Amino acid sequence: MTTPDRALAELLAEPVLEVAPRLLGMRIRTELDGQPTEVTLNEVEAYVGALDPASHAYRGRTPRNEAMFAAAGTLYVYKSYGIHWCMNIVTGQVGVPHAVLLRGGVPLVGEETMVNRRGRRDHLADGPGKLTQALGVTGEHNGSSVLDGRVRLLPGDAPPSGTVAATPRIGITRAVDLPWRFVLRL
DNA sequence: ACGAGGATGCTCT
DNA sequence: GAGCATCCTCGTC
Repeated sequence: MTTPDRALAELLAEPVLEVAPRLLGMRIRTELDGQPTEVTLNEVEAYVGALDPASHAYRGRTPRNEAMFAAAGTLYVYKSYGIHWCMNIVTGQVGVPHAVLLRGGVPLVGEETMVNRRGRRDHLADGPGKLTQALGVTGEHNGSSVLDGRVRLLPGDAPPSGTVAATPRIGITRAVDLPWRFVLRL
């Protein structure tokens, strides 16, 4: 445990549609099995709880989405298609299940570890399942905090103006037109 | 570069 | 039992 970043904690408590684009350019760092790995986030999606038909929490609380109702900064990790782990950062207020799905990153530290975890040398973290696998994140980390855990969100430089694009979200079947995916194009 | 199709098993109805 | 916040391989262009 280290000292939580107060400014970061306050940012994460903001509304999810404001938080999501501001995560771009920040880093996710893990230290698991003695192997540090880190990526710069370049693709995220906002999920707006009860107001969002595409959200896992649209129909209320279930065993799976429990972590989404916890404090801002909590990790919500779920298994997608029975195969891949995907990770979200919970935002906003306790009891309101808003979260940002982390969909892609650029390797920064521990690239060889990522190669080993992924079983290939290319496409290490350019997708939600690939990102979690490269970082070694699993359901074991569901419910932990990115402010003080072994899976940590670190501040980065704010993206230059004009480099953040908002587009429809990927891989969903409901609310397909809402522009709640945010990508960093350099 | 892009798209179709299959693998795979958990979650909720 | 239906539906899925995905990934990989192999085909085409």
